[in-house]
Amino acid sequence: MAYVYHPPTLTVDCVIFQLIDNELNVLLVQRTTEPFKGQWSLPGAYNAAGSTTMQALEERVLQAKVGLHIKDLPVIEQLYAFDTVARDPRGHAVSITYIALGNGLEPKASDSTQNPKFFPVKDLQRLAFDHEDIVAFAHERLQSRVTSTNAIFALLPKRFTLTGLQLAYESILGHKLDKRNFRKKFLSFDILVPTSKYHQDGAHRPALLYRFKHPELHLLDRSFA
Amino acid sequence: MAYVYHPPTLTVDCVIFQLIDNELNVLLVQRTTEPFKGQWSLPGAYNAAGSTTMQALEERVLQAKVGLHIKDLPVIEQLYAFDTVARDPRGHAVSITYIALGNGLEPKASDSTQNPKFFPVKDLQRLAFDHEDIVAFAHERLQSRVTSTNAIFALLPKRFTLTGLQLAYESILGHKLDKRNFRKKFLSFDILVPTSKYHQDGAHRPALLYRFKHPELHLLDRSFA
DNA sequence: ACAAAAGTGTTAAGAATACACCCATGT
DNA sequence: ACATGGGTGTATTCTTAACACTTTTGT
Repeated sequence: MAYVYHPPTLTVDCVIFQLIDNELNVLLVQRTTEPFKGQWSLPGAYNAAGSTTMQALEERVLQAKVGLHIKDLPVIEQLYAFDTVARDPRGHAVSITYIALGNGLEPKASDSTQNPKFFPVKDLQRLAFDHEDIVAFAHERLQSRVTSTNAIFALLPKRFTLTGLQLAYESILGHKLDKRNFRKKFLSFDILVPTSKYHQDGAHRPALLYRFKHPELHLLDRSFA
Repeated sequence: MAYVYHPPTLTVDCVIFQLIDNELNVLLVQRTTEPFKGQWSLPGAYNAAGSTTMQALEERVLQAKVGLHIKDLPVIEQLYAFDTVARDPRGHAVSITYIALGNGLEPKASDSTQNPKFFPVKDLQRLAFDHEDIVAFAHERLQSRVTSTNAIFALLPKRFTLTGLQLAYESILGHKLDKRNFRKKFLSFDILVPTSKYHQDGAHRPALLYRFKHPELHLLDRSFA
């Protein structure tokens, strides 16, 4: 008996988070073909032999599907391999998923013109395939990352207020934080520097803008929130 | 131009940890075929379309390669997808890796008779493929798991001494811990119960044996060590 | 003057760290 | 009696948590 090895299909899907009005959003695209035609899904693509998942992510997902460049996403990391046999009705497809963080992203519909849009993570609609599970998994990973690392920098503009920072945390973690304790603790990490600029926004005292000393991913001294 | 999609090969490899004489060991098998014939590697197998990585792990890796059953491994979790194009000289192969914890395991050489043996993780020899990287990655994950969860239970026998528990942590974390602080803190989690038995081992006071209240994986109240 | 968000400090409880001696056993 | 590892407590420092008023601005 000749046994011929057939691997499953390999795909890459990406959960791209961004804050919009201090609320955590995720980038979705609308499917133009069956299955799940018309429904929203994570941007993704096939991964053919010869390219790494990271290459496929960069070229076939980010550039081709949503018109983004990898350098606009200061944090990208592999999330998990989803491999349930029935997750794609066309046949067994294993998806290697990534989580990416950015801010001020402007996704563009492109060749496969799929209408990319950000949607609030809270009260997310039903998604194609098992993509709701993937977003939920990514959200948990994000919560873990922003409490053990400075990953939040990737979701904020270069300069931001402490209140903006706190709102980012609150939106990701899903609960309120105490203003005085939050500021004291975050400043104690000594990873922010005050700029000399202020953010003025309405009939109240302007807020001092801060920036990250080292806007690259690293662990925090101790875990946060 | 007709584009035909060819996925890379998909494999599953497993990092199985066990303590031997209170030292962290990893299970390796000796390769019987090229490439890397004769060298040691992680137990692994191909994953064909139609089976999940977990099924492939259970049937084609654990049972077929090292004669273990999944129920002997109280903790198993997916680790990472290693996907460098050149990691397998035969061609692009993506490996979805798992980490598993057990104790008192007795791996058996089987059909592919590959001489499975445990080796200390410290000063590990060169391994086939990128398996050294995989073991290093798994070791880090293990360190993170034993500090944030009760996963250490899976590496210990049902009853164990507090010193044994401490030595397990020390071997995994790679540094010494203070005896009094260790005991105070670990007992404060309230996840151990003292048994009425003692472990006698040489010319000194016998040690009280403990067991875990709930030998299933869960988070600790706060992070450890 | 009022409304709105920015900014600020103290106290109390809990957790982490550092550290040294007595206990039970076998030989 | 001695050697060996088991077992225990306290004092100090650091971290966390709870909590309310003053400041600056625009209208």
